Amino acid sequence: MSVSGVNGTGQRRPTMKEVAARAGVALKTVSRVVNEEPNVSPELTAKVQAAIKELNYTPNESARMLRRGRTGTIAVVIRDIGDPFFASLGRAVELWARSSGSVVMIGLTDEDPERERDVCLEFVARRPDALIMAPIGETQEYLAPHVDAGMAVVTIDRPAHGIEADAVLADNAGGIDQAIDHLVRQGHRRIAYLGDDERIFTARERVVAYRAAMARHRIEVDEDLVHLSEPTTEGIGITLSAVLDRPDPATALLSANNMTTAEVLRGLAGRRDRVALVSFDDLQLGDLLSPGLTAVAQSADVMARTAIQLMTERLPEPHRPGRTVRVPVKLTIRGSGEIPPPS
Amino acid sequence: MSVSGVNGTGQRRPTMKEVAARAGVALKTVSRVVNEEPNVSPELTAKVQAAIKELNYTPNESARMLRRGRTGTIAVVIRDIGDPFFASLGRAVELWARSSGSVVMIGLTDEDPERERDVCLEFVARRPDALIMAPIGETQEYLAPHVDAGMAVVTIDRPAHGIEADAVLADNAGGIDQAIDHLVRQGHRRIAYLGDDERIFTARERVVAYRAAMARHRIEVDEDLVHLSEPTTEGIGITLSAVLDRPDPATALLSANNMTTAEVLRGLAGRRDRVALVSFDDLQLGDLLSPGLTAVAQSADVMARTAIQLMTERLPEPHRPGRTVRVPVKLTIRGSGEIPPPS
DNA sequence: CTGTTAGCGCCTTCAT
DNA sequence: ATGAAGGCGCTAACAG
Repeated sequence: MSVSGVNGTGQRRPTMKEVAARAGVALKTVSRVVNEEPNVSPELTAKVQAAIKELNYTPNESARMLRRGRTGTIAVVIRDIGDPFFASLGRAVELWARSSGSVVMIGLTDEDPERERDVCLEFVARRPDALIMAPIGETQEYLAPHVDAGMAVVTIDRPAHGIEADAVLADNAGGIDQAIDHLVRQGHRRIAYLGDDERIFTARERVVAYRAAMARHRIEVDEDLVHLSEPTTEGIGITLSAVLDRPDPATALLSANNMTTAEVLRGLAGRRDRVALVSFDDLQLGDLLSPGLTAVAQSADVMARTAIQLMTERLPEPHRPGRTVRVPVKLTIRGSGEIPPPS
Repeated sequence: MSVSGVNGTGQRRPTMKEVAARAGVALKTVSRVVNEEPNVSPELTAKVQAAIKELNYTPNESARMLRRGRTGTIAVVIRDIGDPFFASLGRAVELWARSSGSVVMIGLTDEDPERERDVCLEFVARRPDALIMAPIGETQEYLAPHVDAGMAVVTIDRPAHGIEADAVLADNAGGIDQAIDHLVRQGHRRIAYLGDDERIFTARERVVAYRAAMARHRIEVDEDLVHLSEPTTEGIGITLSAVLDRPDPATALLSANNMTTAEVLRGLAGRRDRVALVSFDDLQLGDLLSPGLTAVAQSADVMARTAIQLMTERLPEPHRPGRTVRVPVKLTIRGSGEIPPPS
């Protein structure tokens, strides 16, 4: 089976030097062949390639990185790989990486600033060419020396602080506007807002936009209908009963992120209210629910591609000023948001 | 803001040598402090730490890896990061990696053997300590030299070929048995089987188990009810009409993987059959559908933790024979599988 | 406890 | 077109 020593005992991997000896050429000639540099005669090329094959030689990237200074590595730091939004980002980055001969390191923060810092420091020790991240900590100042040294930083979903970086952000305000306009158009006025912890940038932008949109429609916000917290099954259950089990219950819910939406759906499944729901962020199977989920969808792919675009532009010019790109969002109507208020 | 040169122009990163000079000590002393080796006086430690801080020194992991031979890197090669099963795997590996000071590289194959090979070769050039993969290619022989050299390979979901590796597999036969038993118990006999491409190991195991289970119940398999193909929206639509639009339609569907199930649900949403459905693999929001999805759930977490366990055991002993662990699966009853056949 | 020397595997520079 | 020497940044193996 196995071409080499049939998984024998601990063989060392052959080095370029050994290949050179085997082929009867100088080290540098092997290097030339491996790197496909010009000016090697066909004969020597053949000899070297034969030796490479016989020895099962594979170049040691650590050594190459050390010598060249560039690593061909992209670091991605996100909350969670299971979130469809970040999964799309990861997929897009991986695709680009392979097409450019790079490799992707992934680190997860779980929205914990300390973990973000740990992961990032672990990563920068590996000298990635670029870092793509969804920051959660208050400052990313600790990355400054590496930005100075040429590492390209692009953030997605949220901006960075304390460093010069590009950012790709969703049009949070526009999305909330569309959602509120839609619900008001159906006749709703008691619209509850269920959002994430205000530590998170998007959560802050969205709740501000909610208040602004309500004001625009001259609807006074009932503070008892505004709930900002981490989306746990239990917490959302309590929140739902807070906004629905009261004399003047909310007639519509605006859920401001996908994890909250999933828990809201779980919570509503155990109740018999007929309440409208619009979600900021779509769910993977949102079209299969009944009613279908009316959602403001962010295009994760567009955002990911934008981030990669910014990164490739920044790579050759690492010290240019940071740019921010806002990506539009789109309201998708499927049923849950078109439930009218009880008349 | 920025502690360092305020994102000035392209500064080189300081090296250990420069730190040593600044602190007035030898290179090796800095190395000792950085690596928290014993036998450094508190005074020198303080001096060195001060110099590190002033210069914003961070160790260069490439150099360290080259010197030490170990890289503190785990490579993960899977079909798609967006698949909840593989997302769980990625999450578990990342968690372990951070706790052990390692870093995770992720590569995606999209079930393409060539991409698998490319990605793996790119990765092994980086000399990961371990490789965790869901193989798709016929052989992973090309990894043999690196396995010989001590790289620990653990596969998940499917076994490897041509190399010595550990494997974590789901109890595919047991899961199919449970599904068929359940459907037969409801009175179904015309049970269609919708599976994935037979290139995939699990697809093969599952269809074999389907035939065996049917035989056990003395039900002759109608070959027109067995469909194996890549799960595309269009393809599944055609398949559904093939098994349902006929004089003696299937009364139950066994969908043999999560992507197929998602497309089956989409397809059924556009039809008005009342057909039972059991899925091998659960969906993230399977509990929110109506009826809820009856599914044979693999525990991605258990499988991931098992893989990590095998990996950590293999790491110090890379040449031990490969082990295979089967992880049990569990039928979760939620409604879709309890629809009786038309009487 | 501290420092010196050598070399990990490769690429860059310069010679031939 | 080919090769020899030097060094990327760090740590292992020895001195002192």
